[in-house]
Amino acid sequence: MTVTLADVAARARVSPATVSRVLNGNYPVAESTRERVLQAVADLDYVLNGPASSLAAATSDLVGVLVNDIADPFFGIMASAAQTAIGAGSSGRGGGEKLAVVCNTGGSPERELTYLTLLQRQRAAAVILMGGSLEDPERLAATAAKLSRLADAGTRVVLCGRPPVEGDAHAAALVFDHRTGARRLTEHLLALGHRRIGYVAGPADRTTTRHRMEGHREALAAAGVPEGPTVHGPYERASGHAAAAELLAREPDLTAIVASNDTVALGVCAALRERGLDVPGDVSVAGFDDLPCALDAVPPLTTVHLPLHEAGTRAGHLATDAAELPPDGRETIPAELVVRGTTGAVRG
Amino acid sequence: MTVTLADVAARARVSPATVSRVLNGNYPVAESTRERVLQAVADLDYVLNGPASSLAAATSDLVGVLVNDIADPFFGIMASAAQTAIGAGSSGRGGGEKLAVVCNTGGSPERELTYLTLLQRQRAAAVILMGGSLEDPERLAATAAKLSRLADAGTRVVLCGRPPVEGDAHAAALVFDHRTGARRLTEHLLALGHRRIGYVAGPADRTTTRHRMEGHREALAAAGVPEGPTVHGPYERASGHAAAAELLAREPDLTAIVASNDTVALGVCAALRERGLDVPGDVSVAGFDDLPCALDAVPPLTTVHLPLHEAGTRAGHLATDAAELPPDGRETIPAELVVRGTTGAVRG
DNA sequence: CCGCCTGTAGAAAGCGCTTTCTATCGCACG
DNA sequence: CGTGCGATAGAAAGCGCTTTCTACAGGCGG
Repeated sequence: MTVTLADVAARARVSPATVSRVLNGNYPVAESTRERVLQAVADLDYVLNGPASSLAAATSDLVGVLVNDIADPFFGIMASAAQTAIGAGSSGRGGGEKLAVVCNTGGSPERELTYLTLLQRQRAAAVILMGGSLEDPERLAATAAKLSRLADAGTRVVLCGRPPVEGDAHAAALVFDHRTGARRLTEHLLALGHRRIGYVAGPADRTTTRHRMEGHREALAAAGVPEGPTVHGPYERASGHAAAAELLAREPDLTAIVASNDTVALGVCAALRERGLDVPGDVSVAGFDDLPCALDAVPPLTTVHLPLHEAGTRAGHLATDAAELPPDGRETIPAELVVRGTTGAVRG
Repeated sequence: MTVTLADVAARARVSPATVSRVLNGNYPVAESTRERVLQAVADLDYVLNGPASSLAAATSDLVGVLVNDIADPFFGIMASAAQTAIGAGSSGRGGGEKLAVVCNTGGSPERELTYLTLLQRQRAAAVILMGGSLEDPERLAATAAKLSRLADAGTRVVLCGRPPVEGDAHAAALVFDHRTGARRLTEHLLALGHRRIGYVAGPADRTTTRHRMEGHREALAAAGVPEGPTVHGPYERASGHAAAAELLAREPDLTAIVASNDTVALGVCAALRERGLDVPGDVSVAGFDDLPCALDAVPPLTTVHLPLHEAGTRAGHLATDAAELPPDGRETIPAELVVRGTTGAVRG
């Protein structure tokens, strides 16, 4: 029924070994033989059996990309870049096509572990974990254990936007400098004269949330300005909408609101407008990430730019082969403040 | 080095066959034996070798989800729903965990074919193709041939939002009723008194673009209203922004613009506002898809709702096992007009 | 003119699992 | 008390490929 290597070999009148060598291109084969084999492959419409080949070679060409939320452009952009880099990066060797696949964890450590096991089963060539994680020590340890087992088995592990596992040099880590980005943003607001700043934080217990909040507090502390009200919530527009109401209820004369994310910031803007407040006239608003929607908003959103595309590409390259990291395995990715239309000076 | 089935068998003092049966749960094993085996698995931290098991069983638990653009929420939402449905749908059998992976084709038929081949190599359990395709007959034939080969090899093929391949019952097809949705939308505009309607179409040569345009024209023709100017462009905000300028240049007294997509519609709104035009006071704008951002806009966007989440879930179920389709393998998914704030009556 | 190296191809031993096909044990039944 | 069947477990034959290890040419230096 299905065409096998042996069938191709028979048709090309060579041994299976030779066909395998032609297909993998890692052993000298005479040009005439090669052509005969390739012709037979085409004639029979042969497709290599992946499991068989992975089994025999003890390697596979699967690369897993784990993201928290596939519907969120933050991850979509990084994943897409990584996938392209992985597909393109394979031009070196013969049939070195890698299959980059993205898996949606929904931010759940359980699903993350499940996917890691599934990828471990498949003897994946590499795994990229994108986005911050929960900070539960137990989960962290479980994930770290799993990752180190994967690394032991020869799977490359790349962390992109997730803090490196302490004392574990197995994985390459690309970390966003959330803290500095957040600090700059708050400094910007302070420079504009804001003193009562509300903060819409991301989901609680997440590394990203904590790092950004730390930067925010640093800036406040340095300026001797007391911290304003804070609300936690998911990275959704609705969450920002609700948070704005809550913040205003707690502190009616807020002059600025920092959001966990551009999407959330847009929700905040909408809520503010519904109450008749002008942005940035009455209240300044700022986001984070510099997602495409930040530019599309009216007025365009002041935010902190994260080079998502570049980070994804770099992660992809690290996952395949390309340039190695500095010996400690970490690389910091800068976050840059982008001032646009939603922040302005406090009204005299 | 690595732990194998045999190692587990030795530790549990049973045969490898028994371990395999415990793990797959498709053969009676005495409770005491089962426990012993499970204990050994846990002790040794054993992970099944996927390639080996796929090879021996001639099946795999990989499900491929091909999308045009992973960074576009349209696909993100469907893919995420499908992935959840696939992961959850496996509760029936024992270790029936399926690995749903999404592959980003970037709308390119070549990459699509490449991914299909890669999935064919892996002997994927199912493949879901999401989103419209190019209409080039040659590409279409190539894809159809590949799909039918996949189906022959036992891979389930599900088309979600892509027109079924003519005369090919291999694949289940979920088709969005773009045409009716588009017609309703234009009828709505006509009812509001609009007579000069600009149209920002999606990328040329795509099935989705054509179907929507056909619906638009049907409504126009039925009302005896001449077609307004049309511009093609990708599904990006910037594209809508540019298109609005182009449309207005061609026909300065347009009173309404229909966009290919909500993202594009938002770009159109921004461009209009920049020229000092009020939406919907001066010009009405409408989108398509009802993406989350449609609700977030100010005013909220009038659009055509597509049940993306439901469609993705259904596709996932079809890909695994669940309910069969009607015998012809097709199922139409309705598109429903949602009137919100960006469309209004023509100014007296 | 011979042995040896280089270039190329074949033989065959697995890779780690699934799955018939058998074998064994107990027990109910005639 | 012999027979047969149900419930379990083992033996062993692959699944289709990769990859040593071997084999056989020619061609060259000695």
